[in-house]
Amino acid sequence: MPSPKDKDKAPAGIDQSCLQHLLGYQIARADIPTRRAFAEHVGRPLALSAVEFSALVLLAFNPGATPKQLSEALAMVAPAVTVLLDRLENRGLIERNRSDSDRRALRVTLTPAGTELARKAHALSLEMEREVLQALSAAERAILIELLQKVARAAGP
Amino acid sequence: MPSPKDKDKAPAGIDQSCLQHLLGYQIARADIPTRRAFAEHVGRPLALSAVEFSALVLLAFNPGATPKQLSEALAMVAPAVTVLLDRLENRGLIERNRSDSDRRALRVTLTPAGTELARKAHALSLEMEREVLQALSAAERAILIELLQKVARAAGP
DNA sequence: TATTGTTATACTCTATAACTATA
DNA sequence: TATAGTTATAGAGTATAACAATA
Repeated sequence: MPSPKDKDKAPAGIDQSCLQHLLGYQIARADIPTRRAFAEHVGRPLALSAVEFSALVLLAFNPGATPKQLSEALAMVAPAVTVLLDRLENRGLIERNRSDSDRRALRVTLTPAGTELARKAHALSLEMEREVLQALSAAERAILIELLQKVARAAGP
Repeated sequence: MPSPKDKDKAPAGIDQSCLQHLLGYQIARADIPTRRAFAEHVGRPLALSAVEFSALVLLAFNPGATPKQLSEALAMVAPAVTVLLDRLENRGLIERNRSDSDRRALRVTLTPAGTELARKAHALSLEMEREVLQALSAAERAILIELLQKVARAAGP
């Protein structure tokens, strides 16, 4: 029986302390507002999914990267990279050209439109970070990033 | 032309430093080994997905929780909770009974088999944590958990 | 009218297998 | 024989809309 000043819209909410010691649970929880912030600040305005954003930025900093390299960097399987690049190519953001040194491989480069979009997206991502991380001090942000990297590397490769 | 001591299996790998300052990217990266560890230690042995595991543990600590409450705790939409509970009910792990105080609502409880599975799963999850977090000191683990909670709460509710 | 839960449906993401072309 | 990339397909996860029962 909630008092008048209670704001619980629902059956009050249940105890989640039994899961809070699990890193996977905390990561999944933190992922929700993070993805929402991305969608608001970058995804919706520029019509980009998270992986499309990452691919564009990676290509801006790594011109001529191969789909194989993107596959590893984005932790995606090869066929998924193909359809990702199909979408970006259809939007006129990238080009795929056969490599001269290895005729099996492709070299992916940004078009001028792709370069411009990558620049805008990168700028907006910095705004986004400020919002997501506003509750954290600069030192806390650095520690959080570093600890997540440690986890990723530990069981990672 | 890689030297004999080079271990790079692939086209050497591209520069990802352009993304490393983004929390969303680091979360996605850390999520990969974390989910793999869950699948190895808990998911495959007990035939449980991550949300099935979370639901079982939540119900073990919150007997009689409603699907609505689970929906909020698990950040899932109502129809997804229905199919999740369908699966658990078909496996004889839970029971759904109408609430006496509100005939619209259901009260979900674990069966003895569900209770036993939740116990096993919780125990295995502790082993899993040790592996995922082995690269971190106890203090670092506590800080990481706390910072992720801050992020989740900040933009969260 | 609003809320709880279900059904039906569609959409996205991702994974696998089979194929080609080069090496 | 192995590798880079593509195609086709199937599976899991998730979201929306329409509905029934109850408040």
